Amino acid sequence: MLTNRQLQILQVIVDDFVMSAQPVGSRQIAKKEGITFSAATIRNEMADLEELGFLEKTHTSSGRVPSEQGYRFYVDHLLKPQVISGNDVNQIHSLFEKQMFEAEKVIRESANILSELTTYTTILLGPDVKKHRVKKVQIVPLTEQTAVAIIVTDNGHVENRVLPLPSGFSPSEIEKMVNILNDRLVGVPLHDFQMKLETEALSILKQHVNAAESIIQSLVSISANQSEGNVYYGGKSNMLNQPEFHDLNKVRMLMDLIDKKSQVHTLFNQQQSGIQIRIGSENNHLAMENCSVITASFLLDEEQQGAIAIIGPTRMDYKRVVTLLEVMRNGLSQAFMKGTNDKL
Amino acid sequence: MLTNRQLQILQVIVDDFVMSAQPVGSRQIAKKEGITFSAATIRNEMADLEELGFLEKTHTSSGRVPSEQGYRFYVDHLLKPQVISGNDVNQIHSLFEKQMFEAEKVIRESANILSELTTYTTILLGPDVKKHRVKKVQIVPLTEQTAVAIIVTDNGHVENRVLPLPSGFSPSEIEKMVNILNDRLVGVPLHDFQMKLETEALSILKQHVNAAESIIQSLVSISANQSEGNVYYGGKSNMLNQPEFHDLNKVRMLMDLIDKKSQVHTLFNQQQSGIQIRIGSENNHLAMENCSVITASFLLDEEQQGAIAIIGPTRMDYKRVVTLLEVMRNGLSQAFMKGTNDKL
DNA sequence: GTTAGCACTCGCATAAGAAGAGTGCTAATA
DNA sequence: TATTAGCACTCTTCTTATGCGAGTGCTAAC
Repeated sequence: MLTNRQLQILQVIVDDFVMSAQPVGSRQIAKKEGITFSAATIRNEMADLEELGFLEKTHTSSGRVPSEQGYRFYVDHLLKPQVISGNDVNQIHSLFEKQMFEAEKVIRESANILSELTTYTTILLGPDVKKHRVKKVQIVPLTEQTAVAIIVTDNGHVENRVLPLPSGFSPSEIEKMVNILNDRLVGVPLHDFQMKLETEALSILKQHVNAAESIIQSLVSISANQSEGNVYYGGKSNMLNQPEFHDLNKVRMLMDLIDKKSQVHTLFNQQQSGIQIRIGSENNHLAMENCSVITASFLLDEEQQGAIAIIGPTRMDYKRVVTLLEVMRNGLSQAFMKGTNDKL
Repeated sequence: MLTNRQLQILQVIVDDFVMSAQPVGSRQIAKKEGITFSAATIRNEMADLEELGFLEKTHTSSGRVPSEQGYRFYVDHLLKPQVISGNDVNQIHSLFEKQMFEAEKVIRESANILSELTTYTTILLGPDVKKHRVKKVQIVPLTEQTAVAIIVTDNGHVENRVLPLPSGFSPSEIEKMVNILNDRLVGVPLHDFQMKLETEALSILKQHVNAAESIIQSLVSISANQSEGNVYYGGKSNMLNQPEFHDLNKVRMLMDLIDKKSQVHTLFNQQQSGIQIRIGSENNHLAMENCSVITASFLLDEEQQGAIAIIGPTRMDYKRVVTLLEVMRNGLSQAFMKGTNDKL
């Protein structure tokens, strides 16, 4: 168990290092407000904290730097929510005051605001389209050979795709087909769409419509397709500002990582709700060795949630980010729950 | 007017520097195949070329480096289309062999392939949605208070937006409204949509439907909205590989520039068709001081064109990029023209 | 238990020297 | 006259040396 003095020193070191990115020395700590003991005492305590694994040295005679374990302890026990300047809170709130009917816009804006306020990179995961239910299926003919298939979901999301028409496929057949599809498939969640399509609709379609298979295939591909679309970024190049990213190789790895939407999902820990912090190697990714990720999930409606991730160096301003994230998370949850089903 | 020998030397210097990123010395040139004169002669010629503005030195006793004017002369007079390895051409062609019905996918893939083959960053400008014509307008009610408005264009592009319904707006009124809209607006290009909506449809709508204005507003905002959506990127982080981008500040400026879709349009010179090369300061942009941009436009249908831009350092492998771009441009033009109006 | 004092370590910045690449000029050569 | 060999000179880069300063760890005194 750490003594109060040790806690105090650890706190000062983390706070100072987060701001300055420089190892913190004993004299520097002694000068801090609230510190009543001398540099020599601090040196002793620091030696103990290092032995316990909370601090590290960059070289024999440098000041101390928090270790991963140090950050972990800090966020678990020393993190007191910061009082955020009214300006920043206002900036977030102003986002929700505008009456916005499109979730996508709100989310995109949120990512931008967060990255601006934190100076880190933000990734926002929108609602999982697969959970939306089919509201309406439409097929709009374009030419003799092609048409657009459109699936509207109950949240107002629209998926679409151009598909080839079998030759000689008539408008009346399209109409028949659309009617059957709407009869059978309205209300089905998208992740069951393919299955229901093949079990319930296919046989009936075959009875009434010629050459329906190719169109069915296209419909399936729509519903299979959109898992990747709901990722939004803010401040991608912000990380270039951080001194720890002077190594271009690391930057490249990171950029490649966050650009791959499939990889992005591994950053989130959707199971748990609330705010979560993963520090350095806890991310289980080489490119994230010196990064921390703070994630927060927010409710979109009864069954769905979105998620925010903020990616910065392990030397991240945790208290500021956590507080901002809390504000944003509440705002988003409220905004979406208020108008449940009015919005995407 | 430059002598043959000077031309030959300039060519060798550009080719060599493009590969090595190192200033080229006289001895190095003398060793090259096809060079029959001595290093001393080359030194004399280089001094002349420098005086003429085609070469530069990084310091008094370094080898020579092409100046912007040198690159300009090179691309204008010395650029002979390179024979590209069959593999690379195949990779491009294989893209068009797959039957793809969605322009967006083709374009996205093109950007990726180009950035891979060139190792530079690719930006692809898709068709200008504003020129598409309305094929069908639909309004799908979601709840009592909201609905999705959908505009399908003749190329299969779908724009959509959630809109609030005036209270007490009935399904039959929606139907009436949709019918009127389709009667009046089918065939109208999107950039005229707002105007036509207000001149032709509004008055009739007012006669038949109550409180149509708010819906009209939402429709207008759909058609006003999508100018930004048609930009695709490939290999964004490729530039981090170039030695000239060791300066993080430059990288940041560049990334910020190409991420802003509004700025991207200034990179293109849509007026002229064919392949264009802008070198360094010719781009009129501080962040692009050491970059060259090669753009090519391709035909999408009778009236529209898309554009490709490849962004790399001024020390770019012009001949390879130009050749690849030519292949890609032809492929794209062919792919789209073949199926004119079958595709987005 | 706390603190002052001091020797010691290490990183960093600056300087100095050596090596190497390349130039420009001069004088010799074809 | 055009070309080339030779050589002194310049400038970068790499290495090594040196001094400075920040910070530690230990000891002894308070």
